[in-house]
Amino acid sequence: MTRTRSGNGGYDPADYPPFAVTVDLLVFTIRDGEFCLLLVERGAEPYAGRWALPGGFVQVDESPEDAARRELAEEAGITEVDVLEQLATYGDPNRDPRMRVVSVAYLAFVPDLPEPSAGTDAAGARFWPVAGLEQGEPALAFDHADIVRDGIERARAKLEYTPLAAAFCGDEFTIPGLWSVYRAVWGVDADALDQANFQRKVLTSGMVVPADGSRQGPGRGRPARLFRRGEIEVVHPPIRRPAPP
Amino acid sequence: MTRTRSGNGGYDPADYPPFAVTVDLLVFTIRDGEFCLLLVERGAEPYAGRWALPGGFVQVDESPEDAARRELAEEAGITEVDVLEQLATYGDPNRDPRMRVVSVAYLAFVPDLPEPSAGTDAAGARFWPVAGLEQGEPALAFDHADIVRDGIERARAKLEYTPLAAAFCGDEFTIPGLWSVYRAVWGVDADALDQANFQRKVLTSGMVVPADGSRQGPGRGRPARLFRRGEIEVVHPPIRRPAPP
DNA sequence: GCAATAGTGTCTCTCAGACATTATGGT
DNA sequence: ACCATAATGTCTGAGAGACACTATTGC
Repeated sequence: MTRTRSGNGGYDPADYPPFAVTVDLLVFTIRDGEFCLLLVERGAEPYAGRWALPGGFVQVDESPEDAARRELAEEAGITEVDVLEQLATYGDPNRDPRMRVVSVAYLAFVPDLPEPSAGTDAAGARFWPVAGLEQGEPALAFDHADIVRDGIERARAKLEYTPLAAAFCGDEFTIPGLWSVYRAVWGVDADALDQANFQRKVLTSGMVVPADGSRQGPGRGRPARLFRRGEIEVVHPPIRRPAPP
Repeated sequence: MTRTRSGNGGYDPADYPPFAVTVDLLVFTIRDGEFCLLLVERGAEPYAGRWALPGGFVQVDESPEDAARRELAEEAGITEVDVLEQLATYGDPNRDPRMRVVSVAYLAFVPDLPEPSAGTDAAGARFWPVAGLEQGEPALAFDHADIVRDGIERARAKLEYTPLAAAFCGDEFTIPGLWSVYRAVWGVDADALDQANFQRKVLTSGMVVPADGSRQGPGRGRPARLFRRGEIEVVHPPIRRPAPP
């Protein structure tokens, strides 16, 4: 029988084979009304030329979450992030052909950025539409397609019962703007998510608070009022997600 | 700037400091109407004599989930488990005073067992009521109190929108039995969770299907009908959890 | 019969969904 | 004026919560 930590308290070197521990980042944003994910192009084997999640090794003196924040800054130039949440850990023995790697995946949600990855050390970095990723475009390295699938589902689910959508907007935003975030993330059109009911739901849930009477600059129709994030952490009852057609 | 995997594809040894990777198990059950968690007593330093989550090292040739199943068998004698779900990963640099350990926590839900840990190699293993653990009784080793807190909340939340409760019952069960599971996990009394409404909700949700007309053996009152788990994976709309008083 | 537990009926209130209507800007 | 978009109002049906009631067992 294998010796275990709890069983004998011993630390036989054979018991703790060394692993590399990495973090993988799922940086989501909304660009031009599309739900997008940041990917980097791999330069070296294996999977050279394939797209992959940004990420890197956890250092000895930092927690996985600290490593995620560091990589977010290094690889995407993102130093401020509202939401950074652990997704799950992926540790299949063969997920990296070279060595034994266990990777902790994190979700980050950022507003639309002017430059996709200004000041990063990952030259070939860009946002890809989630709709395409769900169709396998582009193909991803390692087991990143699995991680991405899980991350997309988590993001969609959290939109139902948390004020997460506001993280995709700036500091101030309109309710129609928030509405378009929901439609983009869930991949539904305006018919499936009624604008009037959405407005009422958002206003009564405490998810938003008015931002000092101001309104959004000129568009083609009536200017929308501006709001900020409310204090609530859960939306209760949740905003129901329409079934995808 | 730190070299990263994605940035250059290089594998400088300085980039991947070796970590030990372990799994921690949160094995929940219902005993005598109480929501309980399996703990083992530590025999060695650090934290000798303290109670801790069962767990152990991930071996080179197995995934963390495989390791969780193996430890479940070795430390608790549990070879069949309906639900084994990853909770989260804990990797603070100082969570273990001896070495750098990253631990993946798993949740398991088992029916009440005749022997708490028959045929295990962890002699001092027993189930502890969750109600006490929430009051800090007993004190736990490492950061296990944090892990336990997260696990309890996850279990309570999953009861709302999944058929998880059935995993605490045997193959066949009664609706009043399921009702008592909900009350035990949520820590609410019969007043807070109406039995009549619960019955209706469970029957109409598809969570259970009748088990061939049979009824439970003689109790003090009217015998209850027996049911099995339904096919559904999500309960929709969810069973609402009463606010704890 | 009575106690105890299982199960049904019914009412009300909240809320999501559908959709009509009004408000306010640009051109 | 007209169009486009924002916001409100109104009706309806599903369903949760409260609670009265009936059913089936053991004693």
